[in-house]
Amino acid sequence: MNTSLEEKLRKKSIKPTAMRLLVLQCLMEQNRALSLNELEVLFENADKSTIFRTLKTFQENYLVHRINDGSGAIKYALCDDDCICSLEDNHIHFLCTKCEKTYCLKDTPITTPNLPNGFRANFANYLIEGICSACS
Amino acid sequence: MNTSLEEKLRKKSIKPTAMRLLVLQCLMEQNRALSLNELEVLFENADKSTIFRTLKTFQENYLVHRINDGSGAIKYALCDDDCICSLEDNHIHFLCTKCEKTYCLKDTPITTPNLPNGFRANFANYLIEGICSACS
DNA sequence: AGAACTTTGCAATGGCATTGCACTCCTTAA
DNA sequence: TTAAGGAGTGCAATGCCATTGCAAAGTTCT
Ligand SMILES: [Mn+2]
Ligand SMILES: [Mn+2]
Ligand SMILES: [Zn+2]
Ligand SMILES: [Zn+2]
Repeated sequence: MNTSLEEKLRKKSIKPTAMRLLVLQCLMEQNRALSLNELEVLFENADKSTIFRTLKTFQENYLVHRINDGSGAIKYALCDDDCICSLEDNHIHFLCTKCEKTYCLKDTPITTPNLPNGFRANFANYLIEGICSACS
Repeated sequence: MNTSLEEKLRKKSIKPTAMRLLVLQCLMEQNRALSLNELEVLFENADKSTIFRTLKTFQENYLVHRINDGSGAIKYALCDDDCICSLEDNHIHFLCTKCEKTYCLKDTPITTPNLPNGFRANFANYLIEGICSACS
């Protein structure tokens, strides 16, 4: 059953370890962005730095992207299979101010505006705060 | 000459003190978003917490808005005269990854996208990273 | 001047990201 | 099979930034 998880890791050239499989599984199940702290709570037996390094490895191999939602803690969410975390892959994120959960709105692409003369865009972080459907 | 500065403070119901006038003047001259740390360096004789509280007072009275540009430190920039920091007042910010300076792109309004069912927006933080005109 | 309130300076705290070091575990080549 | 080398992990420490308690200094008002 975790064969599919292992596959997902291998496809991104990440050697599957117990910790990595657990973190990946968790991110897939939750289907939202999680902070290091949230993962730390879920895996009480694992060390924070191990989870941190797991996420770092995931980032470096485009398995997750980091999200700055202004909550104070960076959140991490799974990338699409073909993601290379370029400007084109950037999408809107939504932070619910009630439940504090952060979601990827991958169906809501970012429209990049015309910038003033001489400005060139390389990366976009578009965050919307509000109330999510579950909290409405 | 700082009469106009005092006026600006009074219009926002902020009592003008020496520190407040200096910070306001600095924000106006620089015409960009500044971090607490940057201000601390500019006013070496003033205490960090004093500047912090100055900015807090400015925020509470809609004289400045805080910007999360992912640099690790919050930046502060002057609001427009009639700003109440609502969703409508939100605008795009630009962080130059070369000079690390952050600018308000007030002429580039944020277009709020259609959100999934049940999601309601209250605040938007749209940051673009890239190279500014000065660094091109 | 004296009381009451505001502003400031100093020092401490707390949260989160990050890293050095040593130990354990796994892979591989002799 | 075994020893060496490399990868992964746990622990503890560090650094940076935001924030706050408390007392001193300054202001306002009577
Ligand atoms: Mn996302
Ligand atoms: Mn701005
Ligand atoms: Zn919610
Ligand atoms: Zn620049």
